[in-house]
Amino acid sequence: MDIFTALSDSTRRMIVGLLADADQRAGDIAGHFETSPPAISQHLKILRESGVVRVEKRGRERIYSLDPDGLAAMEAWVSETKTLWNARLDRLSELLEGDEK
Amino acid sequence: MDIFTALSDSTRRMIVGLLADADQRAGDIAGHFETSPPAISQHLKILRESGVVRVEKRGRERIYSLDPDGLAAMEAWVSETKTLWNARLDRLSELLEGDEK
DNA sequence: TTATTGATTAAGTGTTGACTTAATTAAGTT
DNA sequence: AACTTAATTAAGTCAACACTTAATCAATAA
Repeated sequence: MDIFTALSDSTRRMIVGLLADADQRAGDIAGHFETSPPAISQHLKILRESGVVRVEKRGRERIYSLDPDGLAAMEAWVSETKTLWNARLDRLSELLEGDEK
Repeated sequence: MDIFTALSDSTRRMIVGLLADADQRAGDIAGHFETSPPAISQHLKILRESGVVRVEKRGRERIYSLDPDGLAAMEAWVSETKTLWNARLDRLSELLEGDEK
């Protein structure tokens, strides 16, 4: 699953928000939501596989942490889109200047 | 449909890319894809309703253009997440400095 | 006015996604 | 060893999505 689809779910975005603030055990994460632990576990799997989140085993617990680089693809897309848009605006204003002369 | 869901579809992201470069008629947009015009029209509706794209009627044609402000919500979320993350790092390094003293 | 063109809406289909409960795996505890 | 705890995987259900073809709507052309 690509990162855009992974982050299209609001529960997963909230999980990312929690982990941006502090590492958490799987159960702690689940504790913030009303949905069942298995559902959260499935969300965590998706976030893991799309590179947004990492796990570390500690005994029988799993500590989840954010991998901020995982957001890079989304950030890059937004920024490329805006760059394209600005290039377009630049072309447009050059055209208008040419008109004035 | 929220903007994250709207942009989770790769066809819709490509449409946004096209419109970042130049305004286009609905039919021109559809011409860039192999899917049928109705399918593209449905994508355009979603992009319109999530505020990423605007339409202007011209005769029987509809000219689509990007509304770059429409990307703000996604951009803001990414940036807030990174801000949170950095605050966390700051707290952590303060803690370490405290240790050293 | 009839026909054509550009685009959307309607209706139906197959797929993907999120959730549930039950079962399983693995690590501590008694 | 038997039990408990933390978490995940399995299996099944229901809703949301993306697509298709057919039908409709609106504007121009014949």
